[in-house]
Amino acid sequence: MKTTRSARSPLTDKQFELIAKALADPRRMAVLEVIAGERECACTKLREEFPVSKATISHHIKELVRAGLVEARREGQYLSCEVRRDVLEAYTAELLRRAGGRAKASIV
Amino acid sequence: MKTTRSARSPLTDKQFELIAKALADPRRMAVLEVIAGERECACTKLREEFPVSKATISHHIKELVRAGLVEARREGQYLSCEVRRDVLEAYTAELLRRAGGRAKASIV
DNA sequence: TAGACAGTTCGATAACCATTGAACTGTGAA
DNA sequence: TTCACAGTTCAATGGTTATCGAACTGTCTA
Repeated sequence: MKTTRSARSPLTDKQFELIAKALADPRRMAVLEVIAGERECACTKLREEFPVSKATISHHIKELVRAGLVEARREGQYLSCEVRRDVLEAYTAELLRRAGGRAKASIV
Repeated sequence: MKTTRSARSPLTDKQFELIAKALADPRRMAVLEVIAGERECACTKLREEFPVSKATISHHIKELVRAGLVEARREGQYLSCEVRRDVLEAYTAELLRRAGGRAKASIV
């Protein structure tokens, strides 16, 4: 019997690692939370929320995008950010699969 | 109406942060995976799996315990480690709650 | 006792990374 | 054009942390 293959866990090892690292910084996590709470998110909006330079905000967004957690597209002179909920869910699923406990792949 | 309060998300902000950081290091994540896969886990066993010193293994386990992800107890001269599945699940639940998307606390 | 072994603690080192100001690119309005 | 503004890139800095060897503690056996 072939493994059921979670089916919605298309995360490479590299992406899994990038996501974990992206989530590890408290400020970046906070940025992610703001993005998740807003429909459209501009860097300027984020700068109002946090006492950091725009260079830092830009850096954090870049990392979130690199990890695949956030999708960003230019909207005129603004940047519109959105959380990739599917990726976030794939990460939690993979995390539980890897460290969740006894069940091994062979059991599936 | 009072918030439903997830009920199984007893994670403090500090613990949430500690867990995220604990999961961010690839080696430590790998250690966690081995612990999750074994019934009893000794440091010596872990040293066979990874090309690192015992000091490093000890350090990683300490961080995992500090984050609450692993419970360790001495068993004679050995250390027995076990994954706290409930904590891991609380973390993923909290992560999805914080960054999962549109739903805000007021909706609960 | 003493010796072997499991794990911890410590100090040092090196790598990583969050943060910044300054310079830059790109967009929209006058 | 020119200006203002949104965001990016860059090089430098400082703080955090993974890693190690060595010395230590604790446990079991002889």
